[in-house]
Amino acid sequence: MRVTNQYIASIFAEIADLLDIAGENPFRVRAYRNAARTILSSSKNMADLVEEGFDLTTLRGIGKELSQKIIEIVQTGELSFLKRLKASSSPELETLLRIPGLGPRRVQQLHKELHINSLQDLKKALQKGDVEKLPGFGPKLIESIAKGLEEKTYEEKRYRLFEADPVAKEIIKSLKRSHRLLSIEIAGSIRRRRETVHDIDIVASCEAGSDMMDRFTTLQEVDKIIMKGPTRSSVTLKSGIQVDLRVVPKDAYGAALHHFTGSKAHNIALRKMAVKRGLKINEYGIFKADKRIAGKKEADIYKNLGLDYIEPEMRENRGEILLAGEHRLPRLIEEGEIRGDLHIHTTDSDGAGSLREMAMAAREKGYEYIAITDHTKHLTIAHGLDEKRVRKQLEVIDRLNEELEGITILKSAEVDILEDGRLDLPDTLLKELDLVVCAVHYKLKLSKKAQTRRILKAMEDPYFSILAHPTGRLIGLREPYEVDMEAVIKACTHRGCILELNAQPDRLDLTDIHCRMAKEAGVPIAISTDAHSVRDLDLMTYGIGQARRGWLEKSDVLNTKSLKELKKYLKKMRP
DNA sequence: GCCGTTTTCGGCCCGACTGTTTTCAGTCG
Repeated sequence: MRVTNQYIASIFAEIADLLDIAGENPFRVRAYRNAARTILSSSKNMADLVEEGFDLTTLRGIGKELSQKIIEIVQTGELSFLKRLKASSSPELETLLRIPGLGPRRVQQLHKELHINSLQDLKKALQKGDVEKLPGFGPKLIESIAKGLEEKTYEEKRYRLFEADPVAKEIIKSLKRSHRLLSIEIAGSIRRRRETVHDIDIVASCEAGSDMMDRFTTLQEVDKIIMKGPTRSSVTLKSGIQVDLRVVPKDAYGAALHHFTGSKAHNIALRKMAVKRGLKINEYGIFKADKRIAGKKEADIYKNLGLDYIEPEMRENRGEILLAGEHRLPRLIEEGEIRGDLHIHTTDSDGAGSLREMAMAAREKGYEYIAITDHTKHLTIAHGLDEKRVRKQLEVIDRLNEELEGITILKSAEVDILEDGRLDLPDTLLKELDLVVCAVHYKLKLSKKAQTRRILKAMEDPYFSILAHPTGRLIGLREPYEVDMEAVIKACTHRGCILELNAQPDRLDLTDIHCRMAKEAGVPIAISTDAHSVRDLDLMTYGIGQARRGWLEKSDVLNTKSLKELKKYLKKMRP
């Protein structure tokens, strides 16, 4: 069993928590957290690197000690250091860290003074009134802890981008009515277009005497105020999501926007870089010996460090800073560069719009082409098409193509990949399609080996063009099915297949890291909405966000090609 | 525990807000 990067990172994160509670050197703790982050955001698999004998100490934040530990985890599946650590402390203490108001110092205090080892212990101690006897635990803090326990805030909730994004936009709309407002923008992970976010960050600048903070904390959707200050406030909404608002003077707006866009790892890396050059960055600007040299515009932060401007989606400290210094940043794809949509359903299977309606809507969006990809017969629940119905649909498409100006309908289907790796339609029919989109829709729980073999087998079909939603996940609802993505990408390069980035915001597979892996391997990506209605065509924006997070450029994406180029490309794929 | 174009030792990003305090530690982002 090969260990994943996530697994290794989770071990290091756990060690960091335990050392933190034990009162260890905070920088040692930080070293484990940094390493966990590095591993999690690496596009390379640690297990592979170990096998290849790669020198892990060349990775940022990983030295001799942690390199050894990674090797041990890869080779044995566990880490003796963590075992020892767990044996000498109480592993459940980590959970206490997630209660608001409790950090390592206070958890340590609870443990030492009251022998509290778990949430249960804490609950009992609270009821008995033991906790309030501890120095530093006043009534407000006790209340916060009790509430945290009751509301289970220790189970961190993340919201999917498409849930948080519209809420954020609504709040901005309300706050724009504030007096003396100069600028306001969404920052944080929404601006970086992360697939899930844990809060909404907003940055604004106002002239003196603005009523914005009061307006913010009294918004109708606000459930409770976590804190309120002149420049910074936090609230939770009735829906449970937390919103932070930061208000700064206009000369600091760019710096504040940058600071609150993050990511934390990106900001830390930049600040370290600044320190080396005798500069200092904070949310008010970039400073040389206490003198502000910039801060009004976000781009000035980068400029003063000798860096090119880095798009928010790239700010994860995954190598973008280095490239910005060498003026080699990719020029990220933009929504306007998309020329068509290659995954669209109609009323013939489980879509809500007719063929004609979908085509007209796509033309309205300025597209040159769409591919109609209704389900095939195995997917009975979606009224999948058998050969006869596919042939009938092809005739309709021919007629529509003759009739409609300004849009071309490509013939396709979302063909089921059967359990044994065969496709759900015969080659004699697939041959007549312009492209063939293939996907796994059942038997999602096969072993990684079997699932990978199934997909690779399907790719051997000479008419296989695009692998749709390559991991089958539904964010927060269904885990991705197990598949060896590296093997799939490798197979794509050999067989000339394309991977789909599914723009449905609850799917968004590929992940950002998968996108980078594909890009590095030279595998083209199709960004497709998998539209089941006319409105779904607008989901493209989420796919673009994910693609940009994966560093994709126009040239990496299949459906930025003109119809002519696309047809030529598809023809070349065929035997 | 990591890291180095001043360094192999001695640093390690930075500031707001809260609560419990008489000047600040802890938490959070």
